Amino acid sequence: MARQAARRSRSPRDVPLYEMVDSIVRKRLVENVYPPGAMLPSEMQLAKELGVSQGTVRRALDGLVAEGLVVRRQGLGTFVSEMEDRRSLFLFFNMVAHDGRQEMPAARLIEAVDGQATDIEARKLAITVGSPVRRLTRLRLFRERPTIVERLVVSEAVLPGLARHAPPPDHLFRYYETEYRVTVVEADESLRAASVTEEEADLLDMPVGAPLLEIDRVAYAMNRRPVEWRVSLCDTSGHDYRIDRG
Amino acid sequence: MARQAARRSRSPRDVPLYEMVDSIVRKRLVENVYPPGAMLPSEMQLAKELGVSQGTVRRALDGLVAEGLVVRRQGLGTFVSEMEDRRSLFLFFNMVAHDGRQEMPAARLIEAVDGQATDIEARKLAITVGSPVRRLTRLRLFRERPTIVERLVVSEAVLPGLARHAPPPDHLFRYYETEYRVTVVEADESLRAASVTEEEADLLDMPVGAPLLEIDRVAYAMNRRPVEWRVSLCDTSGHDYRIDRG
DNA sequence: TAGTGGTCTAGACCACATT
DNA sequence: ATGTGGTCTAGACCACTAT
Repeated sequence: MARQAARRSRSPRDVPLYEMVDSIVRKRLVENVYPPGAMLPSEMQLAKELGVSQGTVRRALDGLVAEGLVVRRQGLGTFVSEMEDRRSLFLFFNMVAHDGRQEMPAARLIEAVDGQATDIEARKLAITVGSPVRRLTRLRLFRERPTIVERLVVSEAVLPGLARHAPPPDHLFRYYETEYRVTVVEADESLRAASVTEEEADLLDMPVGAPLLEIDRVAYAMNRRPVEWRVSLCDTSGHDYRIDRG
Repeated sequence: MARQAARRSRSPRDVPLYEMVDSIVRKRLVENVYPPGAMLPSEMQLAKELGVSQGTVRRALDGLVAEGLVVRRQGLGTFVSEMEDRRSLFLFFNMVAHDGRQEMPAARLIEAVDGQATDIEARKLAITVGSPVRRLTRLRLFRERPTIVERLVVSEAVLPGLARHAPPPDHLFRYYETEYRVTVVEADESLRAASVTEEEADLLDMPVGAPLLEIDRVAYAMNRRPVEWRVSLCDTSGHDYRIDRG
């Protein structure tokens, strides 16, 4: 019966049912029909509503779980991920001390100014040149020791008035989610080597010319729209950038 | 029936059937019962042999597919991955030109010598201090331009006589697989910033003190044994190290 | 006890590739 | 025509969490 319904509603393209379920649920996540922290309908309820079997709903949810968009709690239900659920504090932060300790650095706001998107900012944020943006500079410290200079740019349209009246908290992604209902789910990073310039020398307490790790990162929301562009200049004399592949 | 058999053979630990299937197949992959390129028994055959349903075999294989250990080809069967299948040429190589092109660099062997494992080498390769090792130095070039100095250490016990009689091919992981039946499936990387020393200055045609990206990587075989320790010093003036997260 | 997710089965039909 | 993986169903039972 469900099979018949599915067949009737299928386009010649013939996309699997579980993908249809995936995109329906995904859409509701993006549109906050299911807001962060909320419980989704149970697998049986969703199956009934969408006219498919529980197994098919389950398969669709498996994908969303793998992406970290939702989490299952046995005996309780399936819930929309909040930032904490996604080990996201560390998902996007990979500096590990040489002794193996992984700790979150504090953030000190150095500067926050308005501006108009330059060519490269516009390209990174997928907005038009000249659009209003905000530019923040922050210094990050591990155990009081300045280690990273962080320059970030966001579009006023997406995150209006960011840090205009008060310094934002250390964990910006969580702040975006609770304050702006913008959930970062993905990021592309480019790493290069750079050298300390006069600008950063006193902030980081390093000599001009010393080597730095430069991390250029664009973060994306669930709908694949860019949320922020961030360039981090890291002193790696005490910390590594760690990646586990495979 | 299968259910009963499974129950009987279950320890109090009560591990799911699909995990048992996973480890059985994984074991056969490690032991080359199913060698690279070979076709696995069909899902139905495996199900019958192991006394579970096709769906359970399928679920186990899903995991191995996700890890890239095997690949499915519809209408043909399930096959043990060969290096090429795992997009592995790029899986472990992430230098992307600033214009976006991703190309494999050539490798030129500079030096290959015998030695005895130092403290740190022993720790990285999980062998005892003083064990015989081989140390290779290679220069990697993008379009004839020297870009990376690569120093790598392998245990003689794992990869005997590597590069003793002839320079190995550019893609070492593939070579390990075909020549030594050692398949690299995982790697841990640590990235830092460094500066060009006199040793690398002429190899890379860069001034002493210029910034370099240093990639410290241990590669592991299917059985989680370390295969090689490699430190790459990269000139990032023309290429970035790219990561896509999320 | 009731409701949730977690596992597993048996069987159906489809899409695909080879013979 | 045959055999493979790919999708989907319906229903069973288990483990967990709450009340």
